[in-house]
Amino acid sequence: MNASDSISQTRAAMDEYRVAFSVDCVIFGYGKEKLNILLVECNLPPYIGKWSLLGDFIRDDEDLDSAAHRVLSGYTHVNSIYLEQVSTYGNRCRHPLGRVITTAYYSLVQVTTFEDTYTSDGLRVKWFDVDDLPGLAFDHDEILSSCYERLQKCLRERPIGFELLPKEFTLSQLRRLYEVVLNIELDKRNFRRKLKSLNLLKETEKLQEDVPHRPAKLFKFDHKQYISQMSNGLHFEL
Amino acid sequence: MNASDSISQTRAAMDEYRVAFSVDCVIFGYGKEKLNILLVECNLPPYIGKWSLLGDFIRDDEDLDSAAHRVLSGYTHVNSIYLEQVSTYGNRCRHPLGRVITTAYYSLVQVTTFEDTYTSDGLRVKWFDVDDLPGLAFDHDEILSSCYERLQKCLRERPIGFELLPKEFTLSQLRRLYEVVLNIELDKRNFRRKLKSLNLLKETEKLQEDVPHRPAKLFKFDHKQYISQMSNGLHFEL
DNA sequence: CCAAAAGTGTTAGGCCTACACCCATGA
DNA sequence: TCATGGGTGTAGGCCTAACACTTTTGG
Repeated sequence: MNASDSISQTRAAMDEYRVAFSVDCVIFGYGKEKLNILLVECNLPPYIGKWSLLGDFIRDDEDLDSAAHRVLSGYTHVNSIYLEQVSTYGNRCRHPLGRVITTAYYSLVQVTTFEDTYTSDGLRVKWFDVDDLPGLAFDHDEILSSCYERLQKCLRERPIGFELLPKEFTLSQLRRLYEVVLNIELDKRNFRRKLKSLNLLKETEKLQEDVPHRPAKLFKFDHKQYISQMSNGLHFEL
Repeated sequence: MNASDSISQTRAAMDEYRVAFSVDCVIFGYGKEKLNILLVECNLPPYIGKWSLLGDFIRDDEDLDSAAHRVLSGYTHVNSIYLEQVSTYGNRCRHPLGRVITTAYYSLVQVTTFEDTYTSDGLRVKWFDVDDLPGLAFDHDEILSSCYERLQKCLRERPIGFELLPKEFTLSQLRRLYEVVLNIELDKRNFRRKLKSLNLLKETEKLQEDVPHRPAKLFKFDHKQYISQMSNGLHFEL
């Protein structure tokens, strides 16, 4: 087969096998010692009244990650966004209107207020406690749980917990985050020791304010340290 | 917005944003103490003469994993196939003929002979040593390296090494496989101890044959043990 | 002075690592 | 008998996990 044959054959296949393609975002926010997920009301039969992940079809002029960012920034107004691709779902029958293949991302956002809003189409957008989720539309239950598992795995393997907290935080807040997300208990002293030994935190001069007890020191994540340590082959753990 | 509006709006979007979609497989085979990868000659400009991963456009009637299996079984004749989705690539300009989004899988196959063959189109299909790869077409270099990294990670986290070996193997063969794939050295005694403590191997009565030294015992992977241990929350490591 | 969370060290056990010699077999 | 890889045990260090009391602040 020569090159021009192969071009036309490939063109034909590309035409024949086109599918709709979307990205879906599992958006995690942390607040009041709960892990929350942002969902949108679904009004496609047969899922009317169910909730679904935030997603959209990909546009011609954007890469996958850009599409995911677009979806995110369309619904959240946040300081920083951490995005990571998880997995792609394309079962023939996963969408009632025909074949749609979707790539799922999980994202971590720093939220201060968990207020419900609406999409431009008037659909409700609402934060749900991850431990108290409604049934979801499409195969979004499956997508959500693998994203949650992935989040838990990543949280153990690298320092992404900071992405869910304000820029400055106490060690107890961080530990609590780990406990909530991983659904485990952590020893206070061991956790402090561990984190200090990792050298990923910069101590600030500031203290917690307006707390009815001894105020804790505030820390920041030291991004430079992290980069240099990782490039030296170091390994984060728990 | 009511339901029928939303149906027609979604339909319109699905029509407007259709893309070509493919799966690509990074096929790993192990032999002669080398990790090998199966590649196919590419004859699409501007990549003529380069090599590329094996892949194909997805068909209407198949799920993603089925498509990957189809690609695999089209080019390999093997005992067992281990398939795992890795990541999805969809940059606008990754394909010269237009937008193609592709989901990458890595797969482990038990190969006995690494003979070169041809596709039905007459393109060469050839095994390459993973440490001595040619430059690849499209973004396949990037895909391949993330699949290789993923393989290394998975190999440390769960017992998949067996998938690359014959059903019965010696502990030294297994250790060598780990050394080659992970590009590290492992202590013979520590490795044996570790693997025995994991209780994932069934000792057979058989011994190696036709070796010019003391023959080693042959082991099999104990799949039942693995399932029951994992469901008890146990954890594989190295 | 009371409540509430911050902050702080030590010890025991398990796990990983490093290491060297004899054994069984085929040529 | 020689060459080749098979097979085996022990000791030290490191990391982890368990555990309780004093300190600081606000009310």
